[in-house]
Amino acid sequence: MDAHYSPRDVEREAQNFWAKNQCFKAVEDASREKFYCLCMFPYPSGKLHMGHVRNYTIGDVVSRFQRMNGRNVLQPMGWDAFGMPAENAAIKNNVAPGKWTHENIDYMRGQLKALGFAYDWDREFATCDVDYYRWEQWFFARLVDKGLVYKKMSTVNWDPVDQTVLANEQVIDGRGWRSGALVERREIPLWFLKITDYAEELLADLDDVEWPEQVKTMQRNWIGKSRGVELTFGVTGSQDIDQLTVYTTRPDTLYGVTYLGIAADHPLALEASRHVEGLEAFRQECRQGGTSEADMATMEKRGMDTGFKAVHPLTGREVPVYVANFVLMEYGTGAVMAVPAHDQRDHEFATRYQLPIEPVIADAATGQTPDITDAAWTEHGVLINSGEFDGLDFQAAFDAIAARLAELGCGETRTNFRLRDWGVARQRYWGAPIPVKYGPNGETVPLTDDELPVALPMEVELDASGSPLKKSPAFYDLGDGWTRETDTFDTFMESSWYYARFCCADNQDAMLDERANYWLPVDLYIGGIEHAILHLLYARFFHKLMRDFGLVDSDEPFKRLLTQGMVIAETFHRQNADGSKDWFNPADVEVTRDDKGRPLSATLISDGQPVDMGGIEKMSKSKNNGVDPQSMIDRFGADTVRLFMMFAAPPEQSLEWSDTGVEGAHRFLKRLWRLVHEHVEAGTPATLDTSALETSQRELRRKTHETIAKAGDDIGRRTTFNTAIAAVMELTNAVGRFNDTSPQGLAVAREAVEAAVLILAPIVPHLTHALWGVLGHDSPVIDACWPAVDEQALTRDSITVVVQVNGKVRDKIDVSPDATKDAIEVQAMALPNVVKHIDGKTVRKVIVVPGKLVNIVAN
RNA sequence: GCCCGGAUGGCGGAAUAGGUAGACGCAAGGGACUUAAAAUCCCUCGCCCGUUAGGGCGUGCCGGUUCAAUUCCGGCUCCGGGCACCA
Repeated sequence: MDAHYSPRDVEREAQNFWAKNQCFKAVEDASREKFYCLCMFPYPSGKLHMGHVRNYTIGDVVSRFQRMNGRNVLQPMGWDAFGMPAENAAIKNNVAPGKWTHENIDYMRGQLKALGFAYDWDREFATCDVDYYRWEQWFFARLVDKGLVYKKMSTVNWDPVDQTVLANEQVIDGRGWRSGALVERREIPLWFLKITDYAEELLADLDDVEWPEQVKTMQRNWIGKSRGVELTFGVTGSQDIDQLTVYTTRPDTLYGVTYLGIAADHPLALEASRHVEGLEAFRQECRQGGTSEADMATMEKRGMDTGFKAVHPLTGREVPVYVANFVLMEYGTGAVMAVPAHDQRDHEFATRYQLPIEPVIADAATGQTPDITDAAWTEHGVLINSGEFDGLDFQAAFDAIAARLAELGCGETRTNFRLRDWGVARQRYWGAPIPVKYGPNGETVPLTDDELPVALPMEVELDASGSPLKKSPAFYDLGDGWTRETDTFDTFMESSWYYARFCCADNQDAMLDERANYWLPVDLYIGGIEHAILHLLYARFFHKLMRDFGLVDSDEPFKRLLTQGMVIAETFHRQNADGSKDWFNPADVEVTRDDKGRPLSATLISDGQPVDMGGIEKMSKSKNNGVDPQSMIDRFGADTVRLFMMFAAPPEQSLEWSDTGVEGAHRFLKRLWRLVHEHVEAGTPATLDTSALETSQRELRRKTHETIAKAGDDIGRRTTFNTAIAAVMELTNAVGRFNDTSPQGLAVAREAVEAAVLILAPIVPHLTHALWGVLGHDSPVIDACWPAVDEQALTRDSITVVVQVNGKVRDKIDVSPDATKDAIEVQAMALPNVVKHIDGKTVRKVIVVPGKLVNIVAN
């Protein structure tokens, strides 16, 4: 017997076998039920990190499990290859982004292969391949034809020193990350896709997908459908503007309006700046800082009076119009009505500028006017101080005030969405060129099919001052006064349809073909929770666009979604004299523990000096707490890494890396290896005769079939792989204790061992490939079926029932499965410890839950 | 700031539909084997009281519903994800 488990040999042999027999090549077959299992493809940043390993192991386990259950499985892999890190690496290391990206892809592909993932590599592509993004350009032209594309002014972060547009993550505390200059908000014309045309459908179809409820809730909130009223206020004092339009979901508070806010870039603000001293300077200040919603929401709310007055549409009252830094021209109407008594942001603003705060809603239950001295009262209630509308509740007031405004011709009920159109243009080099040209007379023309594709030039030099495309006449100058668009697509464009292209990646003549309709929708999509809104919403939108163009039949791209948690690890650091910190990798640190195993202190192995423990955080470069998957594969083998990843936590929770946990997983595999070999050496089992088993044999058989049933449910339905593995561990522990070498005993043990190997086959495919051969099978385990549950084996002779007195467990009894409630109750009441606890009390009630417990209520 | 989650022994986690809290694993302690070590195997292992039997407490905090709450409801605290140009 080969007593020694050598992962290196076992894994090489299994991988060679799969490659030689093309086991994972997916072929469309209408006669078979398909299963499309997809993991979010990686950005090729250099090497795999543990988050990737976790993500792809989950996908591989599900794929292999579905295959064992008879499905025709597609599991592809590719590369989300456009993006900013390639440009940053290019600037830092003076290497072309294309070269850098392709080298990373080659290395990471090797890592994925070493982990034994069952991918159909024939379908691999990178989104930076012209053969991929050419179809995106082609489809963009179709969208232009359908009127789903337009250009409008939009706000970007402008670095005045580097003279370039910055991404939100490149703005740190309002300053550019490289230059340190104060970032300005600047308006430039950008391309948009009309995702808002699909808002209603994107909202409604969430009901049809099997996604985690939290993700659906996040998307619903993001789309943000609201019913409100759009109304106009008159304006006095202005020469250019005679009214302001605002939208509100609280028309019931209309009588509480004490001022209006407008954006710094609003035409009325511009007019006011010509005669209000200091206003122009204030408008400039409003342009400082980042553009993100978090920036806008947390910044100090400031404003300045324009001197103009707005005329209340119902009361005729004049209220001041303020320029406010939190109102943006491009969202909504660029103006808001303010009700400081019933909106917290308005309350703070009014307090700061000593504007009136007038309550118009009272508590419906008490009729009390709320105390609004320190904070706004934002609940619904009944109207007060609202003229003829006094006494109405929210709904009645909403309808009555909306009707009155409509009657006066200055307002109407409207459904609004928080969702904004998708700005797809980026002022960057490393992306797909937007296929548009501009004429000498200001024409904007989408490129025709024979002008496509527009290939990105590969040999370029980058510096911090923006896209080289803008400096490359060879790229943009088309002659005769015509120029090409130099903006590129948002990389979310590529990740919005890659799942469909995997179905027919080799088609050179079309974006998609009929194979897409065989495989789509994706049956299970797996990726990080951080993509819950943007990527998943854009992909859903893009799918509907493709559907409406006849490219796919389905309404939704991803039927089921699994969102995995982060991989986290302990951090270690030393504080430098200047306050900065040096971070040390956990592999270089030794932790000492007290006698209960609690960590006491840590020292750096290289110098023996102490380091500080900084808590457990997401694995990252900045905290240097990443564990390199490659070193773990080299040390323990891919199966051990896969097993630990699946065992340490359920997929949706964060997973804490633990060196000793990995060793534990490795020990289990070694035990399993030995168990199988020892079992085979113990002798040849008889043919199983289920009618001739002894009690201990029947018990092991029951355990075997309970485990098959639980593991199948855990992997297939619940996707809690950790509990499936725990169940198999229980089974192998039971086999280890089962020292029965009789012919029937060996037959029962054989059934248990084979079940364990088959259940673990999706998780540790290399090891089980070898063990399946040891068990004497000629056909490989990759072609084996998931074991069947024998319902007969699950029956029990007796069931343990817990006996409680007043909810506290006092004893347990074994009863026959068909015992009556009365019989169980009688037996329970006679127990000495029960008698003791009800002594001197009156039994008020006895609850019998069959198969579970008896609770005797007495006092 | 807004939206969405999470919190259970020394640690990772289990308890799937309101019904035995702590499965499985790690760490720790004790023992066997060994010249020794490693490896492996066996035992103990939530906290407190008690020799045992048994008893009390216990699922982030405060309160509620229920015969029964880790699970349901209300209010907090802390930690994490997202916020439209990171992917």
